[in-house]
Amino acid sequence: MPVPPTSKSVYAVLGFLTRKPMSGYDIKKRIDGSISNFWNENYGQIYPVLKQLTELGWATRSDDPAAGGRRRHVYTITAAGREALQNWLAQPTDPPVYRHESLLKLFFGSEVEPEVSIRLIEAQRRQSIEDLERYGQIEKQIRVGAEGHPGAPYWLLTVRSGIALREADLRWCDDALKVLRGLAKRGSAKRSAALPAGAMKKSRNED
Amino acid sequence: MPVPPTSKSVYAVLGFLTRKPMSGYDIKKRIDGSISNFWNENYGQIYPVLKQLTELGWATRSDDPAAGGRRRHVYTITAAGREALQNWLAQPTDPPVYRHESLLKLFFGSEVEPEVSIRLIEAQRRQSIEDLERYGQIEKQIRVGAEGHPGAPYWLLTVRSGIALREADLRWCDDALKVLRGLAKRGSAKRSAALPAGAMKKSRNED
DNA sequence: GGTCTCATGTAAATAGTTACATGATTAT
DNA sequence: ATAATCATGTAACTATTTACATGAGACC
Repeated sequence: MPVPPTSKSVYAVLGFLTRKPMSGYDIKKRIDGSISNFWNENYGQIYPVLKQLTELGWATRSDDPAAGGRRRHVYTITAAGREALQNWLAQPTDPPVYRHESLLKLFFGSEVEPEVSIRLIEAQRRQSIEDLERYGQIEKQIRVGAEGHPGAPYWLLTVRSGIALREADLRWCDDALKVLRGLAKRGSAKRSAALPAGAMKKSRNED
Repeated sequence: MPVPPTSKSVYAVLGFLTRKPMSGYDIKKRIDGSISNFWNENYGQIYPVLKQLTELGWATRSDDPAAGGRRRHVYTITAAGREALQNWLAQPTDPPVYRHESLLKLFFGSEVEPEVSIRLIEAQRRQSIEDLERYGQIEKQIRVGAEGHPGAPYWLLTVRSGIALREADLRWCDDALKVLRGLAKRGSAKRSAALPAGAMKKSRNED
């Protein structure tokens, strides 16, 4: 017998089909507008996954000429597909592998002037603020647009996770900026003490 | 002229070589013990990157028969390598693409019994606690073992980011578990009302 | 008429993981 | 002896991203 796929993209797409039959395009839009907080897919993954789902018998495709003659493929989850999703949901989850470029750069911050790291963290801070605004919108949408829907409590929990994490990040950014500005001040004091008369030249020593 | 590589693994490895000359094995150990909080690499990436670094002239390899005759390749960063790293550090960073399987599963939680999601979040909670213990260790190591090192303030900042985020996650897990237990209680009440005499059978309706 | 959005898909490239092969040294 | 750790590397696989090709309907 064939083993069920372990690809998470398969289940992400399948999960969206539990709500209602959708096209690949629809799914992409939905993902961007609801779970981009913690999950992303692009067309290069979605379309092959949809094909795979029909081959597995987890979804059926209807070539739907409904909307004006424009071609549109709508996928509907099957009972087997729903069962497969439920089964996956109950499987243990392996911990996420983090890859946060901004922190990687900060880790090597002593290789450059503190101002470089300050700009880095300021950008991260702006990103978190922007994210928080977006998550606030999504939260509102769920509260007003999905009231009473059995999924709503779960959707709200995920969006509140995003909010909690971004808020924590914001607070950390503010602390980090204080530390970095302290380093910048001490650095410039040391430089002007070492090179008294206007000769402010960048100095870099290996350790 | 050749364009500098954009692969982040290249700069992660290069960054560790700024501290001291190291072998691929050393680098892997260091990464696991310091930045696994927000960055990971495996041998399959590290060894090819080291080869690439020598080809770029960003590191030199010394076939080092020092430690007892056991073969060991030690890589040393060059001035060009250091410059390349500094240049990369000043480049703008694109925002991380999140992929958090646990939240993806929770998002589809209404497809299964609340108990499934409860187990999911309990596991996430345990993971955060475990992470916090590890980060506490790392923090202590930096404080006592790297006092006065110019990198220390930066390393401390990154570890404190991990701590802040895991603490926020812990608080969120506790809130989420309250919500989920509420859903479980209401669900079981509804089920026993609908099926009065012992006939507790799983019911699932499509929406 | 032109641009925007809807809509589907593929190809190529890049990134990342896992499994394996190999063998020496050190600690039990 | 033998298990653990040190140590290097490759091959195969899987995942993911980016770019491209195509075309219709909607809107201005």
